[in-house]
Amino acid sequence: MSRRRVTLADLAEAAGVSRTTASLVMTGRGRELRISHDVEQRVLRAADELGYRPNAVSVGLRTGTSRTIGFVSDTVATTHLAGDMIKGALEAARERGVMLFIGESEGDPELERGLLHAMQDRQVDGIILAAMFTRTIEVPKDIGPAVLLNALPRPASGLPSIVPDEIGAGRAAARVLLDAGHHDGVYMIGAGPTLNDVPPDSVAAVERLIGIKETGLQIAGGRVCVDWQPEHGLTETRALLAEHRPRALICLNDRVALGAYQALDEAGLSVPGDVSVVSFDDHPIASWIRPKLTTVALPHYDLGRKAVEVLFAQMAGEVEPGQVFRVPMPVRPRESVAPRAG
Amino acid sequence: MSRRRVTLADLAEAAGVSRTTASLVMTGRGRELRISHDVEQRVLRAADELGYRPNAVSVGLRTGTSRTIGFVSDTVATTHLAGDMIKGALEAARERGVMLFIGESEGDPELERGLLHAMQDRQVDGIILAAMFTRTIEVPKDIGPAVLLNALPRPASGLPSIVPDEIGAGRAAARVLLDAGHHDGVYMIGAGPTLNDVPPDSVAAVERLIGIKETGLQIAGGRVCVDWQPEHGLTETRALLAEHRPRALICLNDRVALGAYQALDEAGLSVPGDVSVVSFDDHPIASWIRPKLTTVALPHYDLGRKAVEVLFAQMAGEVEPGQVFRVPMPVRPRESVAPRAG
DNA sequence: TCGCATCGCTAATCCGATTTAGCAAAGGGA
DNA sequence: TCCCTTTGCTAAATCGGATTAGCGATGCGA
Repeated sequence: MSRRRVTLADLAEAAGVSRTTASLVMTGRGRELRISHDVEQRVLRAADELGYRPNAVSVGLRTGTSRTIGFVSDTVATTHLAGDMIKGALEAARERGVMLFIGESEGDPELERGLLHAMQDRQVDGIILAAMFTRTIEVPKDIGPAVLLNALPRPASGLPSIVPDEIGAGRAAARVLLDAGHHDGVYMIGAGPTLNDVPPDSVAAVERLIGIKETGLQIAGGRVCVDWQPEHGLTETRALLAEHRPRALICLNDRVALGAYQALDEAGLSVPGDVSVVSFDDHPIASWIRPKLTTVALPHYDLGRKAVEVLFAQMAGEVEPGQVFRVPMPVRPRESVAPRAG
Repeated sequence: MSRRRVTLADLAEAAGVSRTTASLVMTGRGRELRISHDVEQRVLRAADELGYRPNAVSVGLRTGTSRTIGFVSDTVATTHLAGDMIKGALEAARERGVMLFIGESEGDPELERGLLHAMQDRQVDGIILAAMFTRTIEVPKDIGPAVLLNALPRPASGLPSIVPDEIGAGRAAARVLLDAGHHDGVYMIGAGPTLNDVPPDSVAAVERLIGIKETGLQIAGGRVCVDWQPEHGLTETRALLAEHRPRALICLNDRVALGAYQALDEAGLSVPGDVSVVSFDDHPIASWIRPKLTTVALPHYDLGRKAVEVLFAQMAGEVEPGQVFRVPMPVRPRESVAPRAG
């Protein structure tokens, strides 16, 4: 069925030259090493006719490079939140003729070590270490060229990081409300009102809060959720409504916002007529629920793409040790915010 | 910083044996080729001390195998629907000590060819060709060992396929309603009521309909959606409610069901009090919306896992040409179905 | 005509493993 | 004592390219 692959030796024979010459021509070093135009054309034509493609494994063995990078995550690879992250990385990689290995450590250091080894054994040119939600991670020793995606090194490791600009996102969310005239009656669901009221390890919660406070927006109160799931959004919003009558809600993500919608609906409050809602992430449901949710998007695609770009820049020595790249989080204005009445 | 990798030559020298002997011991063929127990232990100990790990690239060149498989999809890799598919494949691969390349063709045959070449150049042991939604695909020539995931070959190519058991799913959905006493007043949203009323190329729609009809459940009517998105579910359900008063709805997927929920809510109808709803996919939103949606799950994780298993079985010659593996779709009973009143 | 530089190409080595063929020493039988 | 096995290990070839060093032929100046 499928014949043996065409090797450099086959090509050389077909073109009537040595393997050296064939290799020189195919790697574009023909000119440099004085191969005549005539011979060069002969080799090129033969390569075309035979459909010659160099064996990447062999090239890898000889050159020590593999045009392959590894994408290792705790569990991001399979989370819908992050499909786009992989897509961004994939496209940036393809533009450079590079393939992507993926692996999931599931937060298990032992598994992570195994994955990194498996990748290093295959001579990957670099590694992207990704986290599902923005947090600090311990960087394994001897990892080689690598970047941290959606994560910061603990302790400082010299590796560059790519993270969403959560502080900017906090500012943007607050401004959406301020611009609509909401200067009071603003409550938070998921974290806040102070910097201490956050789920453990959540960089996003802290930085979003910082950004919000930077605008001077007064937060009337808030409810922490241990986990940012719809059910917690529902119960915490219920609890909030039992005591207060908010005019606007900042939800720490769209799933929490979905729960908040349900609680507001139960209470007979309409969005955005009675209560405006802004959120974070731009999860697909944000545009599925009614009214459509105004939210500050996590730039998954851009994060993935940036990770590959920084990885290559780093290998080219163009990145300062420990440099942190913050990717902007754009507002998606939709239907859940209305001007403050009265 | 990071010292040069330990090679077989280093190991051999440290153990005071030849490279041949070291290799023999490390590949477990020491006994077979009469290496003494004493020498074997010496090599093993040295390997442990030096932290020797064979260079996979070199092994690949010599043996022609790479312990790597490729996962090429049209766009599945980055769709939340399919994160679990990759996860299943990833875990099954890891159990076999195999790494996964991923790539997306975005439905572009040219891109697909490029990806397949890039993978073949890297000597992948096999390839999984995946589709985002179940459909028939044209199989590239000379693809080598491969399986089709969530897709059927067109024309017959001899490659094995792994697909969800959509017919069984249709039966299961219908039985859920029948068991609750719904023998009439059942309408469909997304496709139906006849086998001709389906979105183009949708294998899932046709097979789900077949399964439903097999149970003898009478379908009173249906509305086709060009695309199974919430907005279409909303508008088509609105249109249905303008003319009929359903007692139960079969939605062709959960996103459509979300739209149906919204339309029912608008019309002042409660789920499941007035109208029972069953659906397909078990998208995360199914358990986020209230009442929680009873749905027949797409077994993404199992599909991914099965693909790897079948790929290896095929390479071992244990699969018949063109064999189709149907993965069961389990019902997730939740809160959206109530017994038929009256 | 001789010597040297340039031109155009190739032989040989290397990357790091696996694998085949075979060698030297020890053991056993006649 | 001699020959034949068996034991225990290793030299060398191989995978498919990239790369270094260098060889023969030609051209040029003196």
